[in-house]
Amino acid sequence: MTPQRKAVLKALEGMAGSPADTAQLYRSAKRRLPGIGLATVYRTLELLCDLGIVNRVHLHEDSQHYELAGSEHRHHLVCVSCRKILPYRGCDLQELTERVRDESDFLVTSHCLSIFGYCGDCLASNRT
Amino acid sequence: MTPQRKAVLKALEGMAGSPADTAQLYRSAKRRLPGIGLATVYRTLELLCDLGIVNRVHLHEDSQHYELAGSEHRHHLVCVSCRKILPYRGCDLQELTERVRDESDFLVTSHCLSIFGYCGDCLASNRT
DNA sequence: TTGGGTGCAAAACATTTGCAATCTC
DNA sequence: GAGATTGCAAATGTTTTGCACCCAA
Repeated sequence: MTPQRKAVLKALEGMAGSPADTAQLYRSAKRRLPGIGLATVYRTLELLCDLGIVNRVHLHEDSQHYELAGSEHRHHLVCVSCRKILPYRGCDLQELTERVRDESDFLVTSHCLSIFGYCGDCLASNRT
Repeated sequence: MTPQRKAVLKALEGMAGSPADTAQLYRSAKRRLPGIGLATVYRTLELLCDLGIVNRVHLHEDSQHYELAGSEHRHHLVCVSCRKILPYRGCDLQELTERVRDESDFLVTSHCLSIFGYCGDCLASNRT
């Protein structure tokens, strides 16, 4: 555990549970440790993913997003208007795994669900 | 409708319903129309997506995948061992939209589900 | 001293864009 | 002939890699 890795972890913790991309995490880590290099941030994120401490979140944007791995299985609601990212917990992993096993000859190990649409704020401001 | 666009469409049709990435489609289109440029393939795919003729498929690999838009809403089972891609139809879009609306203040317009695991072939060959 | 970790710069990708030439209607 | 479309090359943006250097055990 080096100062660089601590800085990246702190950066992830500072994201208030929202997934952040590498540019955001690099900026945040640099604030804590000005000398840190971008390559180190990438290397650290990969390491943390391998260790299961961090999850890669696929939001279908140009760059990868990451978040601290919580105990809870969850996905994200992505607002196509303001780009806000909201957590979504209503996904039953067990049910999906069983359904796929029943319908196909396939053993599910993981899955990724991203939901796009309009968040409450954007819907409200659009009405006015 | 130019020869280039026809070549890209033919390439998509030749993929037997499986999503293909831009490199594959470029190679396939080039076989039909050797002079075609990579940029044209990208431009054509974007056009076809806008027209709703083609769907972008997010498989979380390094490059984007595309497939002809069928009438049916579907997702994909991605084998992490042999990279085979199988269609998966057991996703109830309506139910998901309603569930999210009930649980959060969010209007769903689209979503993307990718399921990772081991296909039947790989499971079988692993047993031997 | 030895191996892992780092910063930097360069490389490696996928994708987009500027632009002159070329088709299409 | 006007306007859209193309191929090429260059630019872009993200991520990875090569490598010399540094640090801690």
